Amino acid sequence: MLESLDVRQLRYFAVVAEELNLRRAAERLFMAQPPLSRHMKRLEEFLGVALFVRHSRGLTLTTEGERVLEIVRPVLELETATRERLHALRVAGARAPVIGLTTAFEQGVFAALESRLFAAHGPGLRLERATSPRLVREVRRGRVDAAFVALPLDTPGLHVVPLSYAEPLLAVLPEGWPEAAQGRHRLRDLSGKPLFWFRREGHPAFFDHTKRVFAHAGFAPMLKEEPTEHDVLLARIAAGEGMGLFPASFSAIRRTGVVFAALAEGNLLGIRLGLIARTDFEALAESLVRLAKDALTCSINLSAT
Amino acid sequence: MLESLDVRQLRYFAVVAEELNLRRAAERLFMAQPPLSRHMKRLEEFLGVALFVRHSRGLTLTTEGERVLEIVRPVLELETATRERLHALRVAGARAPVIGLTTAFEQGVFAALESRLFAAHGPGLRLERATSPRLVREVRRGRVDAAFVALPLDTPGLHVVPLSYAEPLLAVLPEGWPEAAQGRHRLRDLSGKPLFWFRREGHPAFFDHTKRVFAHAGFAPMLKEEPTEHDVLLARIAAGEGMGLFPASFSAIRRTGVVFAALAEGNLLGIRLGLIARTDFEALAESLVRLAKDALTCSINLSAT
DNA sequence: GTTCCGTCATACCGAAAAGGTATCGCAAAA
DNA sequence: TTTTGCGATACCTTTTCGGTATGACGGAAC
Repeated sequence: MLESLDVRQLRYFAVVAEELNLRRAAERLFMAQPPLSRHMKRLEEFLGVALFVRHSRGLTLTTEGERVLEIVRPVLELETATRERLHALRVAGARAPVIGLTTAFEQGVFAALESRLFAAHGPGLRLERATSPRLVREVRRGRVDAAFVALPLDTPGLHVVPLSYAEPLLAVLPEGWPEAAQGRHRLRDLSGKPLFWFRREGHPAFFDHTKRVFAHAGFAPMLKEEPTEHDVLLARIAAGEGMGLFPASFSAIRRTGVVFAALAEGNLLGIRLGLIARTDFEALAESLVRLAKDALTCSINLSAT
Repeated sequence: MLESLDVRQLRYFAVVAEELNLRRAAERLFMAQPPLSRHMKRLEEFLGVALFVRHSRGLTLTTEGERVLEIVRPVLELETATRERLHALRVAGARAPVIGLTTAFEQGVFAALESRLFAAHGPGLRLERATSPRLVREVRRGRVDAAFVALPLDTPGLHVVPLSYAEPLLAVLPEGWPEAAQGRHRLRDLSGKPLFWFRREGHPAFFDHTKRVFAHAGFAPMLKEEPTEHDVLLARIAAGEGMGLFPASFSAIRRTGVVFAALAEGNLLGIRLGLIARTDFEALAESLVRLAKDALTCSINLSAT
């Protein structure tokens, strides 16, 4: 099926033509390789000419491809310039920033930070709450100017500042389990138990991190799909369906039927707060880091609770 | 929620800024008013400035709006030019045309036409079968170069050639109904019967046309949602659930349990074949018209069968 | 002053497109 | 021959976009 010729695709083409390698181009465009492959194919279909010759190690431009590149380049340049001019106009409008807050921590953690944010930027400030990988995407697209996220996280192309605030993960066990009597566990002692855990898509970098920690600790849980809502998850744990791993701050939630227990691997299995921002928002980022350091002094040590 | 700033939206903005009236602008852009309203709102959100002042009769540009228009205009012009250059390149590539065929007629009608099309344009020719309103859209977007469609149809902005081939609609009745014994009916005699009929979205212009004819003929059917597949529809008619109205060519399909019957209103209630093409494809359109006249000599008279 | 009409905004829905993961086939490199 | 890196394909999920229906509002007409 042919299509409508979007400027975005022309931009993709320009990058591919520069890299002559789809995977690398996709990386530069912050996307996966297959969609880019498809875009190039469709562009070729639309134009009715082959733009590339594919060989098993990369691509080369055909003469038509070079011609198209020449035709296309000026628009892309002008479009970039225009985008910048509009962006400048936007900044000139003294727009209040949009700041993201990860939902990875219990939201009470941000209480002090939030009031300071509003004090510093006025009531026009917008807060966006979402998962960390999603905030990364929003910051890249410019929908959000800066965001507090949970590390570890994949953030190529963004300005990242790890902050000193961090939390270990705690085991959350059904009250009925014999293990719930103890206050502290090694992961391996919980091996084989059903564990509510998220799907890799939701947070690939952190997922891979935990997988390594699990493997190293000799922990082989029986994974169960984690519900998206915290309260639902806690309810199902209380029902005895399995255990969960929560950032320590969630222990502020006291729910009947569940027990929070520290883990010996707390120093490895934890999340750390970080600030991300587009590289052109360093000024904002710096001021936010200062604010955060002021507001979040009460770091929970990673190795104990 | 903010967003990513697409060139398309800038183009929409330019049109709105020119018309200073959302409904008219939407018409020029071949879209409905609400989506356009939303686009403008989002653009304003993204830029962080008000582009328009809304009053109850139309819009006026703010000074920021004028400024944005100035910034934006050059890109749009260059983009249009680039689009044309790429289009030219596409034409230079001697691409085989893509031709649409409406599914409103029984496909056997097009048998002779199809072989002539392939003879004229070679095996590279692509045929796209879809409903007529959908083909209109595809032609507008440039995915299809020209299309044979069923009239009446809304086709502003496109080159339209009504052809001499036309078909009345026939009533298709369950064999068990007493009316099935007669070979010809007035619509009003079938009033109150359940009729399988399509939803307005699928074909607004034709729907409105038939509504007028129905009203004029004193025909008030009990409408039932029509299944999308012809064979399914025939099966349900055969099951006695209701009747249908089919273009005459479908009577070539002999299905047990259903009876085709002519209608007195055949001269009003029918569809006519037409050719549509983008205005820059007139040459192709003319050659297609000649082909079609040659292939489709056997027109079925609208007033009898 | 009340009614009517045109305009833009909102709510909701379905279709289309874009991006992601998993996986394959292939050719060059080891 | 095996391995490795590449692009292509298949399939799924999420997002976006456009459409219809409908509401709120202000000027125009009576």
